[in-house]
Amino acid sequence: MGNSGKVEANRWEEINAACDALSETEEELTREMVMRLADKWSLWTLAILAEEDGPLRFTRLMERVEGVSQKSLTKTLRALERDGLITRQIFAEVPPRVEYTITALGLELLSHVEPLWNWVARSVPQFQRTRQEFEAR
Amino acid sequence: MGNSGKVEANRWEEINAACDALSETEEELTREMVMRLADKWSLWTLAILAEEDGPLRFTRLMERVEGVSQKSLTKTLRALERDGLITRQIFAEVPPRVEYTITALGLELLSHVEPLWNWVARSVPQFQRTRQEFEAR
DNA sequence: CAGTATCCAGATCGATACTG
DNA sequence: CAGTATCGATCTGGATACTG
Repeated sequence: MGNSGKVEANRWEEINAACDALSETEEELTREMVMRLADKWSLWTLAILAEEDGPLRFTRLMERVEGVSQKSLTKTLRALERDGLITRQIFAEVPPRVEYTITALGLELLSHVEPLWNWVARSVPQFQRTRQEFEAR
Repeated sequence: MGNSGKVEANRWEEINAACDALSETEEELTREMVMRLADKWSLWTLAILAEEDGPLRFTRLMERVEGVSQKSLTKTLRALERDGLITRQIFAEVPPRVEYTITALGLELLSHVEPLWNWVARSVPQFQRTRQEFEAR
């Protein structure tokens, strides 16, 4: 493990290099996107839509994304739509119908989130141990 | 692109399967870890420590993580330490010296964050275009 | 049905002052 | 030097009521 740290560090420097190539605005946008992924509902909502593999109405989404409020779901959906990760189609009917569908970009994003999420999930026992040691001091 | 959506969706279902295997507490911890990655300072601090490839003192860290307050940096460092992503070594000297170092686990985490971050950074132009279209309506 | 509008509680974070 | 303590502005998000 002596130089594995060095390897990893170098790999991380590549990210910084890639980031430095971005303008201030672009760097901010990158950060914003990454932060959105971790907010309370975005990833979950996106995952539900991916799982569904088809359109879902607002109320169905609220049922599946357990615990979300109307306000938060609306806000989440607007942000996802704005970034092109989902589409929102309104049907001129009574009662109104609105269908949300994940886009190719949204699916691509999820495919890049997956490895990280899996690693974290697999590492949970490790984190639990570390925390217990930390608290035992 | 007809069935690429299906492929991606199936891949995402694997995540859900992996997540379902976790207990409530573990799932919560996974979410908590992922969310921490996106908070304002954690990832940046971790990246600085990875880049440094060696110990850094509190004040040096504050200089490099531009804009962070003492309070936020302290909180961030405690959380990272608690999860075993960095170590904190105190030297019994006057004036006191405290050195922070990234751990192997921290480096491993960064290596899994990198691909996602890079993809988002590369996709920034796409997001910018999408947003402009969205606002033009 | 699919929202919007309003109010409110809790968390977050920076600035500032102080300390072992 | 490396924090802690405190205050206040800001943000987030839930609950509730209302609407095209």
